[in-house]
Amino acid sequence: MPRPMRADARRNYDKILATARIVFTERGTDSSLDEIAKRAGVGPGTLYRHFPTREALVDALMQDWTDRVSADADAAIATGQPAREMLLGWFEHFIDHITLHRGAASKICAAMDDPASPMYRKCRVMGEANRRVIDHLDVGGQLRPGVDAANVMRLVSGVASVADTSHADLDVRPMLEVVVDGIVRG
Amino acid sequence: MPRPMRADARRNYDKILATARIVFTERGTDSSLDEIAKRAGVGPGTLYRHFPTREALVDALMQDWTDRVSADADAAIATGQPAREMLLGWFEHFIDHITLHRGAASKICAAMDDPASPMYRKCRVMGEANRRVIDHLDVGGQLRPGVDAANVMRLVSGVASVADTSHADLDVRPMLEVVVDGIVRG
DNA sequence: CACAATACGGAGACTGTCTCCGTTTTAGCA
DNA sequence: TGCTAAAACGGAGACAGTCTCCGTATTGTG
Repeated sequence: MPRPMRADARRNYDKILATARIVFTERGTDSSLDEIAKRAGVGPGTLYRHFPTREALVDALMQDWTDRVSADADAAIATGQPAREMLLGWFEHFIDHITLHRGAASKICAAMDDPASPMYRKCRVMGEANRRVIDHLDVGGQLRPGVDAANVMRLVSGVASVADTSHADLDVRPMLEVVVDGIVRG
Repeated sequence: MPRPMRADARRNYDKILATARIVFTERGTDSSLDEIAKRAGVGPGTLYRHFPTREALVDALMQDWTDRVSADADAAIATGQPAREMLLGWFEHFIDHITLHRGAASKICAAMDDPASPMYRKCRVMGEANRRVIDHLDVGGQLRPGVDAANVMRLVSGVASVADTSHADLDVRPMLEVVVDGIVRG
């Protein structure tokens, strides 16, 4: 079991994370890491020791997203709405979360099928959340046969990615409606 | 009317483009531009004079993609297949083309709704091609009411982007099937 | 309070982007 | 053909971001 962090280490770790959250939200996940270090009041070396890559940093920030996404999935199921509404609501929440920082959605797309990525585990947690929703509707017989949760997840992440990348700020609703129509039993 | 390029300019322009095509295919659209210049046997200044940004270079390479995409759309229509097959075929061709260089798909997603992008016009050409296919099926009454060609385009580009980004090389077919089911009249 | 373990931080190596400007090439004209 | 203005070249180098190395500072434990 890993021994606890030294006090100064913990302090810097937290400070970096808090700063990164602000900067990434302001300017997207492509912001300069040295810049984040400077604004956090630490040297670049310190940042890189705690977070060897940009991915590792994004990953750490995503920690609470996964929790919220999981909760949203269960909340969606609890509503007991019919398939269409439940899915639309769930997908919209999911997209809201993963586009919290510009650029995050496409990183998630990349990590989803890459076990070597530090984000892989978090993607799995979100994937599990999605699976719960899909399975719930599936056993209720509300979905077309052969719908695969992993593919649904990819598809919705793709929509998120398009919305995030798009210069115009796009309404995802119409795209999600197509996806939902493709999933629920006609 | 613009006077013709000088012989040396034309020569270098072509050489850069040919080299970029090779390098982008080998290593994706993030390859170093100076590297491309070097391999093309020209100075960086020359590359940047012809193509002020990376986008401009990618855009120039896309020239023949748009032609092929257009032709594919018309070919798909000409098959006279039922909606499902026609769309699946068309979407797969489309994705094949826009993922020819790794990273291109997401650039296209970004350019699609950004009139300031140098790629915008090419995206419109591809968008028109897609619209022809969709309209053709729509007047034949084979689609759900309210299907919007622009959104279909975004959705399919999103699938392309996911496939392109994904570490594993993904089969796009299952995702496209969902999309198609969401579009054609149940 | 001493000292070993741990962490810090910033100088600087390295890589990629992009520009400026002295030099070379070209095309048109005598 | 030879001359010249205009056009294009190319590479040195300014700049920005990534990431590392190692001398210095901080921590917590015996």
